[in-house]
Amino acid sequence: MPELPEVEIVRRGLNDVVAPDRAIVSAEVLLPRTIAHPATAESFVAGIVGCRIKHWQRRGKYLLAECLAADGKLAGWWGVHLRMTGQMLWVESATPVAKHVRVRVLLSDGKELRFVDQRTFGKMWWIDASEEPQEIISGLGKMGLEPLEDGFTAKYLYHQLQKTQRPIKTALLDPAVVAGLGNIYADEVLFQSRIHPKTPARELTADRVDALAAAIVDVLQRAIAAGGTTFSSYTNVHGINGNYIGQAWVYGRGDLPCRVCDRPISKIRLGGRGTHYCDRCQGD
DNA sequence: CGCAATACCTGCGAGC
DNA sequence: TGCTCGCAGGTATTGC
Repeated sequence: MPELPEVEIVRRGLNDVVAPDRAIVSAEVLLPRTIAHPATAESFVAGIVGCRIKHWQRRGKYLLAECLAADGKLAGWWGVHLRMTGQMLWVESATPVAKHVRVRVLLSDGKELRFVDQRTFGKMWWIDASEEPQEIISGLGKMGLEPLEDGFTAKYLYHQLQKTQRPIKTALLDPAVVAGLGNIYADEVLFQSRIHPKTPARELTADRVDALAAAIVDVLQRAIAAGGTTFSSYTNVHGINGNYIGQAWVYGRGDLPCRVCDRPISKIRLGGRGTHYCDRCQGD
């Protein structure tokens, strides 16, 4: 479900609702394998209870809350990855506990951060202040640049793409190349930059990569502005859908007419992922 | 080493 | 109506 724009919307929503003067009074793990670290759900709960959340950060698709102890010092970080179907919801703690609720984190004012995850791929971490998040969460260590931050340039992207022969679609899904881009937006940025998804990454010319880098920034910014996609299980912290997918050029539009040239959109599998493109607008 | 395949799950829609 | 099959937004691991 969630890619960078959706996770960014969730991050902003979390920062709107959490306040450092609210302590975590209890936590309950309904599905223990959601907890990736420490080794047991009990130690996760022990770490997080008593903390106050200072603010939420995002790195790629990972969410990280900086958590303070009662004395105001850093206690550790609460890491969350929504994977395919995870949702972080801000609810009254009296709200009935539905079928797919995996973790509940109760705050001192009767509110609750509730992790709901149908497919159970989502993960959480408690990282003590004595540890480093990038060492505990392996995915953080090898992550490439954030596409919406200053260092992300066409030059950077070109350099990354020169390293591999993989199809450009596959390369774009590698977090070491671009942090946070997922299957929907990879298809969308390739359409917008008129690049065929099977093109070997290394063969893209510098000006094609210029167009690609610009499309990545443009598509992600516009998706955030639209509140993320409407796709199935994605919602913000209040359970509300976004609006971006209504504007998709190719994703989910297999056999439908291209919005530019009317030719039916092709759908293939590439690197095991559904891939959508227009073979007229994007060559073939 | 780079890369493809697979594993992790549940649910839904399509087709029979 | 009810079955089976294929597929779904991500990432870690395995093995070629």
